[in-house]
Amino acid sequence: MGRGRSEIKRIENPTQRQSTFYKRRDGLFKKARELAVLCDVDLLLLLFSGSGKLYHYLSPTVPTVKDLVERYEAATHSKVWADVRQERRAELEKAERMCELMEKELRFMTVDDGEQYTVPSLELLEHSLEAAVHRVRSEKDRKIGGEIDCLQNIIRGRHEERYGLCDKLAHSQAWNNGGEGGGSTPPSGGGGLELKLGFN
Amino acid sequence: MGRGRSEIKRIENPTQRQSTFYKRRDGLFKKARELAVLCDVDLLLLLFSGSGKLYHYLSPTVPTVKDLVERYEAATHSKVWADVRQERRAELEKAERMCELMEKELRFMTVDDGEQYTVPSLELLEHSLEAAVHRVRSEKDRKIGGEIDCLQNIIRGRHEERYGLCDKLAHSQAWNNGGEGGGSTPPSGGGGLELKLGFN
DNA sequence: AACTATTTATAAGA
DNA sequence: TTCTTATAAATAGTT
Repeated sequence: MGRGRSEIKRIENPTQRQSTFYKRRDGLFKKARELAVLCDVDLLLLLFSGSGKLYHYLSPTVPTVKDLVERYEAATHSKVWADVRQERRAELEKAERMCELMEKELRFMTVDDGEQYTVPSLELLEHSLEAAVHRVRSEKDRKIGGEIDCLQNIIRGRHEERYGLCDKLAHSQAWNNGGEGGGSTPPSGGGGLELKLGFN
Repeated sequence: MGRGRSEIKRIENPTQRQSTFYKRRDGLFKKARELAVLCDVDLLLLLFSGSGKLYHYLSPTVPTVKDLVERYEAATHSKVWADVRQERRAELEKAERMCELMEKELRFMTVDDGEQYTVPSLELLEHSLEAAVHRVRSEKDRKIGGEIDCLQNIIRGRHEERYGLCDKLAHSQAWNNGGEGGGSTPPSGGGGLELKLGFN
């Protein structure tokens, strides 16, 4: 368009760049609006000029920027959400297993002869439980922290993936995700008190 | 442009609307990319077609959609992601508080005189702890279950929202999410054993 | 900002 | 959808 050449690369001359920016920005916003109106499209156009100035357009059918962005999140990360649910479920089951274990320890005391255990052995129970609590807590911390990291990794991965797709010139790039990690703690089935309490 | 009319209003003929959508969508994305490259602009173009399909473009200078949106949020005010993190943090802190509570109960035994408590009083401790474990577990279940429900509600809400938007004939519908709930469990500062262990 | 010579985008038609 | 083509629009270079 226009008289001159059409190569699309950064315009080095700042004056010319600025001038082109104004013209094309107006054109872009106009076209965005037209598309939204003509074709019944919900759209957000959000841009920061080189000088950091913000401009945006939101189609009249969308209440807020936030709404559309959340819809985007829902659309792109639905899989991620499913993963989160899965992890949650696993986390719950693990916590439950741990609690059951602790319960058993306590019940052991009650159901069997209450006189049979002296204070020292109860002290042992106590310490074991304390260790277990520590363990539950740090496990929980690690788990939640790890989950946040994992989400961020996944999101980052998605973006890299998209770059690969958008950049039609460079065909077929490899994008992969990695990064998982978790220790499993199967319940220890034991016989004696020491074994039964062997959390640490 | 093109042979015919130029009026900008919704195209009623669905076939024509669809055709126009493809052409103009491509044009818009092309122009968005050109502006980004030529003029050093950070931009996000995010759109949902009338049929609910997502298309978007993010200029190569921007790492993620999230980044640009956060910048937008900063430039205006509100927040999107901050909320999520906040919730996570709150969840973690609550779990931590609970664990600390249990720890305190156990430590009470250790730090004070171990000989001072007889088996009956230890039985009391035992029952209290058992109750505490139950409580922690059900609290955990409830919490996680509730969060899953909440997520599902949000997802459901999004779908309804989209339907509402697609169905342009029925303007302005109200869609809201509700559903939070949690009991707080402040540490009970007490004197005697019974008080300190007063979970139930 | 305005003005054109040109290049682009695209509405219709196939 | 996809292509072709006549035309309307956008805009680069210039004033």
